[in-house]
Amino acid sequence: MRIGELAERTGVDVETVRYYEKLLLLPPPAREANGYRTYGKTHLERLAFVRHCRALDMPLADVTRLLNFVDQPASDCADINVLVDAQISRVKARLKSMRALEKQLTALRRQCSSPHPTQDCGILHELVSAAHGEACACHAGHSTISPDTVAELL
Amino acid sequence: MRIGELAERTGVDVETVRYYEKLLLLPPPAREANGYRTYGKTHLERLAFVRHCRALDMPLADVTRLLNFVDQPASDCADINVLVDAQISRVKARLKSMRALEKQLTALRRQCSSPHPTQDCGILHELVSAAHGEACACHAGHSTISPDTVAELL
DNA sequence: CTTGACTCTGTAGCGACTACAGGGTTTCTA
DNA sequence: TAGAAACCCTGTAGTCGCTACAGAGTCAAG
Repeated sequence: MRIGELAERTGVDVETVRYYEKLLLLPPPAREANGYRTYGKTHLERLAFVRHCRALDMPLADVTRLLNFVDQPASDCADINVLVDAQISRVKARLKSMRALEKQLTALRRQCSSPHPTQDCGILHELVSAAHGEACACHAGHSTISPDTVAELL
Repeated sequence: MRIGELAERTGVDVETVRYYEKLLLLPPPAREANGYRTYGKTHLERLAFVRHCRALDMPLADVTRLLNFVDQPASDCADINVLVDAQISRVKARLKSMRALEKQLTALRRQCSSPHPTQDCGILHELVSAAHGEACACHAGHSTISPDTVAELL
């Protein structure tokens, strides 16, 4: 099959397929006489594997490492667990800071309901007050928002 | 104050300060005879404002727009609400997909507890099975993980 | 025989930084 | 007072995972 069909069957953009090939995530395909790429079943599977990992938000570098494991069935899989665990803790950390973020934003949003002139806008006042080092509604509660959490967001 | 002090007092990297200046988020500072940047209180406040917005994960383009509001106190603030609401819905959407992601990853992780040879690793089996279009533990439950959610992650 | 869809290579852009390279200046210490 | 460390300057390139071209060639249908 050609690149367009491969792309469609995996739900991947054509450009992305070529991009993966450049990063060696996909082995170089055979070429037709006119230079068009030709793919087989193995490419289809490998690409689906990559997309599945990406759906789990794994970095492509990790996917590369996983593909190495796939290619070496006799090796020990302990490092796979390490890799997945790292991914899980990344996601957990991000989730924690996102939850804090949501609280901060909704607290901020409450500062202004109806349209005012900008100079009276509670939201802008809150944001500006931070510039003066004052307390602000969105970053007030230390129980919910630790400095670490904020640092994580940056 | 010089750039190093400004950076330290706001918790921003020196390079980031120069970067913000290039993007016109900070007005060009005065220069000493030797070319060193000199900052005053207004820069400090503006930079703190920017960082506060960034801590709320707002894109710099939105921060620019907010700064325009700050500079025009008489304008109407309705657009500020629109901007904050958009940010809130972005965060909510991301949060939703992150929660699904966490479930998927922990389901995946359960497939392998102790070290095996790679060919017997449950995790890798799960990931490979996706390549065959089969059901997999991590992306099984349609009640928790909609195609939309997965698409969001990509 | 033309139109449109597909393919090719190569490069540049996104966002928000971060990390140099290769210089000059200031400040601290011995 | 010399030299080292720490600061500052400009400019460019790298990060991540794509995405979007530009400019060209190829192919199938009407």
